[in-house]
Parts: sequence; structure tokens; C-alpha cells
Amino acid sequence: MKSKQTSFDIAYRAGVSQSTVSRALRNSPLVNEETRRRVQEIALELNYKVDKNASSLRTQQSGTIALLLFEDPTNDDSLINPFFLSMLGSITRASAKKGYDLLVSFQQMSNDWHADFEDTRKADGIILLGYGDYTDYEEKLVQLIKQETHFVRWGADVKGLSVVSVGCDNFHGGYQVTEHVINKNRKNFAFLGGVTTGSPEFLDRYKGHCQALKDNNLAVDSKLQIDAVSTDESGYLAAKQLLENGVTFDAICAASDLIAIGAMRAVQEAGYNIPKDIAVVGFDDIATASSTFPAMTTAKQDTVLAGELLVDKLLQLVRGEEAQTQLMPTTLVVRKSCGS
Amino acid sequence: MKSKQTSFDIAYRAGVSQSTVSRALRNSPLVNEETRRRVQEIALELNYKVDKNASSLRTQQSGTIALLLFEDPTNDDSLINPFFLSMLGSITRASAKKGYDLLVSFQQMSNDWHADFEDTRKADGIILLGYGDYTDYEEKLVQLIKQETHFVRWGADVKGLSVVSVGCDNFHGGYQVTEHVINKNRKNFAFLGGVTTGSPEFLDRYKGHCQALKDNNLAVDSKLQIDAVSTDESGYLAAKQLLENGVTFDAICAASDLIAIGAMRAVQEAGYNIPKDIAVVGFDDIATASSTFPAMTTAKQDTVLAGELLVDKLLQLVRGEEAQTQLMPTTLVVRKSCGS
DNA sequence: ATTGTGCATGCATACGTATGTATTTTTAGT
DNA sequence: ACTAAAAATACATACGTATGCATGCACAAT
Repeated sequence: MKSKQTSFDIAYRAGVSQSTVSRALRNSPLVNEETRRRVQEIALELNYKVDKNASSLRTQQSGTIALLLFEDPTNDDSLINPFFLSMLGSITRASAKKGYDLLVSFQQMSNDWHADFEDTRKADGIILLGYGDYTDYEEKLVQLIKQETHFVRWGADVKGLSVVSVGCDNFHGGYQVTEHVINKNRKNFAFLGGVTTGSPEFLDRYKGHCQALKDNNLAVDSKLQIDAVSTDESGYLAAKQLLENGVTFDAICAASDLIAIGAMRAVQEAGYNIPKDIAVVGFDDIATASSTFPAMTTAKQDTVLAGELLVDKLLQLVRGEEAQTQLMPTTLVVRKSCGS
Repeated sequence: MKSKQTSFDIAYRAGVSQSTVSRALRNSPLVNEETRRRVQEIALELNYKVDKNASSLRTQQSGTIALLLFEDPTNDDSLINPFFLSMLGSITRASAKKGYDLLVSFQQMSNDWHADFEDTRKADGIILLGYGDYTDYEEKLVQLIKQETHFVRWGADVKGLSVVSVGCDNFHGGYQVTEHVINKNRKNFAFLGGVTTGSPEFLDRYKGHCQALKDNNLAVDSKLQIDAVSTDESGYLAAKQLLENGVTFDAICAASDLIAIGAMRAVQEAGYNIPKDIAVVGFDDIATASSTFPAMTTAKQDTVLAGELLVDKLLQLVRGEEAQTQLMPTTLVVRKSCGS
């Protein structure tokens, strides 16, 4: 029953040559209409499928996109940031829509990821996704460019490198949520996550946050700025530290929903009411954000659109076309965590 | 700079033949220690990478696993069930650990998924994952078996077919959570999800639920059994319908966390307190479950272990070894939604 | 010296497809 | 009916690797 069918088998059954079979199946105009029909019929009947390895070897195209997902190595080894998980889902969908398969790979920033997939011809192009330690990130991007690898990345634009990025306007998003909370008459703002260190994304959100405060003549109190990475545990600890500082505040802006979720837990455990005593906003709009209590107000990043843009732009590059870096707007999603 | 390196280039530089290069890189014992070192050095220097297409073509092995993720077509096209997303993450990790790449593909149950990946030689084996409409599912499994495709699946054992499955003991899980709530002195139980229709998984959970009630001399009230699919929206609607039925109840067992989340929302909107008035339990222990208010008590499915088991068993099959269906226990995760 | 043994390497080929070029068949034009 | 052009097909080869087999070489045993 098995014993793999090849195009020669089809050719034999159809009484034509292997080349004609190949052409017929690829709908080449060089083959007669009637022959094409017959060949395709037989191929279907014998359940013949083109061997992608052979095909890729011959054409030097794999019909596959590789997704490299970087993770903060400090994270628990078994969890994935839900925001990226959501991105993964939308990228999978977007590439399927384009007829490309998706190869998913997890990477530590420290690895030799700059090479493998396109070099081994397993993928036509690469999508880079992740936060994490950016220390020698740029250096690796430079290497990718030097290798003429086709790739796009999620995140803030990289100054000075001709890299195609798709990202959200984190600055504006940070501004947006902060302004929203300001309009709820809060005066004393805490910010959790990536104030001094961390990813450019977090930093931009923080800058937007500060700008909104400035524009409204509110102070940025350094005692209320706590670093945190994007886990609820980290948010929990950061908020706890905040509470122990003894400085009063009536609003928390978190650099991500996960941080906000952890912060909400800490705040509620300390006996405060959200949003009455303390307003909380997040960033991302992960699925969980709508199920917290109270439901979280946040800046939504449109992952579906992001996935499509990433895939589209990557395929443009693969085809040798130009592609532009694009900044997507965030959307303010108002729920309950800042009052009504 | 580019213009792809081949093993012939390495061979030329090293002053040996292409076959020796191939052997050296694969650590064949046929090649001299010193030669191997030199070849590997040069390969590294020139940044040479084996062409996986050529290699796969020659060896008939791809070093790749395909993950087919089925989705309920009724679902919003842009979302993935968080439980499966979590499985996806753990499977990615598990296959990376084994040195395999992972090809991810979304499928509608109705498609011709039974064929493609292994037939096209893109993958050595397939993992099947998903709920959804099981109508002609078995028929397709039979076809996979007939094609001698290597595959394993997530879910309840399939009676009568020699299929390797990895799944949770849904019956016991359903029993477990129900028993827990019974011990909280609740008497009138509602059950949401897959009572009459739906996946075998949901059905098993329901049966376990009923068994626990029976064993404790509690009644199963058909007016309190509502169908729901695994979305929070569906859970919300089901709970709403429940509340409108006018039958009193003091506990809700949901067939999944998502359903439970939706139900909690409906219950709280109706002015009831959880857990004082109504206890709620879920199933799965998705990430969100710990962030609901109150935090949800649920039956945890160990996705990390599941991913590893699936990958391990699949690779056993690929190697031509035997592999056994395995049922994993669920763990009761006690949080706040059933009282203390 | 001669033969044998084992180790290291090279040669040749196959994996299955896609495609440039050569060849055959068909059609049209005179 | 004969030739030119067009259409359809066949032939041959290359993609880059892995591996069975043959070859070469050094060293030991006779």
C-alpha cells in the first residue's frame, strides 16, 4: 500500500514522461489541456504528493517561514508569554493564508539563532519575535543583514539599520493609557516595568507615560518607578515593593498586562480597592485582561493585524521587493480597572 | 558574500573529497580524527550549513514534526483556545529538546488534513491536537493508519483503533472537582458544557461529574445541565440561561476554564457572590484561571508533561518502536472560587 | 620480499523534482 | 503536397547530500 509514489509512477500510468507530469501538476502552459487533466486525475487517484524536499532542492524555495521566538531566559522554562503566544497564533494563520508552512522555534537570545533556518534552506525567510535581553541583539541583526537573510522583526524600529520592523506605537500607547487615567482625576502615578532597563518597547511605553504626566503638569516620582519583567510574579513583587515604600499613589501604570495582573493581586491583598483606591492599567490586551476583577483597562496591540503585516512584508522581501517598517496604533480598551 | 557554500567547497578547501566532508561532519568513525577536526574547522569558518532539503531527500528523514491543530470552526477565526496554545508551547519545547523542528498548521476538521505533511516528506510524523467536530474524525484516523503515517494524538483513547493517544483522565478529573465541591457542602449542581453533544473529553468530564454526585447521593437535575462550547462567551450565555431557568443551585461545574470564566461573569452580573452563593469550578487550569476573581479552582491538565509524552511517543513510532496510549492524571488546583 | 589486515579516503550513484534544450507531432500557409 | 511555424512532448541534467563499494596505503606477520 505504501512504498512512495513518484512522478515517474504517474508518468508511467499516464503514458507520458516525468517532465510532462511535473509540468502538468504545476499547471505549466506548455502541456496540453487534455493531458493535464489525465495526469492530475491519476495523481489524485494514486494519492500522489510532490516530495517537498526534492522540490525545494530543485527550486531552492521551501514554501516555509520560520518563526524564531525569543524568550527571556529568566522566565520559567515551561511558560510562554501570552502576548507572544497570541502573536504566534496570528502569524500561523497569516502564513497559512499565504500558502506557507510555519516552522516554529524557541530560542534563547544567547544562541546562534542568527544563522540556522534560512542557511539550511528549511525556510525562505524568518520572523523574529520576542522581548528579552537585547545586549548583543543588534550585532546579530547586522550579521543577518550581512548574510542577506530575509527577515522581519516585531518591535520598535531599529535606528540606523535597514531592518524591516512591525511594531506598535508604544510611546503613544503609554501616553494614551496614562492620559485616560489622568482624566479619572488621579494625581500620583506609579509605573511598573522597564524603567531603567529592559526592552525598548517597555522603555517607550514609559516615556509616553512620562510625557503624558508632564503635559498635564503631574510629577514623575522616582520612588514610584519600579522595574519589572513581563510576568505576573514580577508585577506582584514590584507592587509589593511599591506598597512598602510608604509613598502614596492612586494609580498604577504597568508596562504589560501580566505585570498589571500581578500588581492587582498585590494591591488587593493589601486591602485596597481597585479602582476606588488605586486605578490600574495594563498594556497588550491579552485574553486574560478581560477576565480579571475588575476587568482591566489596557492598550490593545492588534495581534491579528500584526501577524498579517509581518508575513506580508516578509514575503515581499523574499520576492525581492521592497518593504517598509510599519508602526501600528494601539487602541485604548476601557474596562473597569480605572473606574467609570 | 553569499552564493551558498556546498560540501564541495569545504572539500576543496580541506583538500579532501566531498564524501569525506559529509562523513566528517556527521562524525562518522570512518574518518580520521585529525581530518575531521580540520574539516569541521573550515566548515565553521566558512559558515557552512548542511542543506536540509538535500539531506532529507537523501536520507528520507526530515528531522521535523508536524503539529496539526484543529479548531472548532464555530470559533472566532482569530483566536486560539488558550489550552491548546499552551499545549503548542510545550510541544514546541519538547520537540526542540529532541532536536526536531516543529511545523505548525491550523486545520479545519473538514479539510484533507489526513494526508499532507508526511506524504510530502516535510515531516517524519504528526501530532494531532484539537477538539472540534468529531463527526468524520475516526474515518480519517483509519485513513492515516492505512497510509502507515506516523502519528499520535491528544485526547481520549479511541476504542477499537490501534492509535496512540495521550490524554487526561477526564472522567476522574470531573469526579475530582465535583467531589471537592461536594465537600464544601453544596447540594445543587449545575453542569455547563458538552452534556449531550461535543467532544468525548467533555462527555467524560460530565460522566465523572455525575458519578461523583451519585456516589454522594446527590441528584442530577436535567434542568441544570446546559450545553456549551469552550469559549467564555458560550459559558456566559449558558450560565445566563441557567439563571433564567429559575431553578436554584449553589454550584457550577464547567467543562472547561473558559466556560467557567464566562459563567462567573454572568453569575456576578446577576448579583451573586462567588463562592458564597455559588461555587464554580473549571477544568484545564489555563493561565487565566489564577487571575480570575475569585481565583478559580480547577482540574489541572499538565501540558508540559503532555507535550513531552506526545513527542516522545511519536518519535518512538518514527523509529519503528512500539508506543502505548497513556492516560495522565489531573491535579486538583484549589483556589478561591469554591470557598475555603 | 610477499601477502594479509585494517584504516582512511575517493569514486560513483541515487534520492525526486524542475527545467533548458532537443525532438517529435500537429497545424497552417502556400 | 511541401515547408514553416507552433505546439506538445521527451530527453538530459542539476539541485546537494549520504553512502556502498573500490582503492590506496601503512604496517605487521609470514
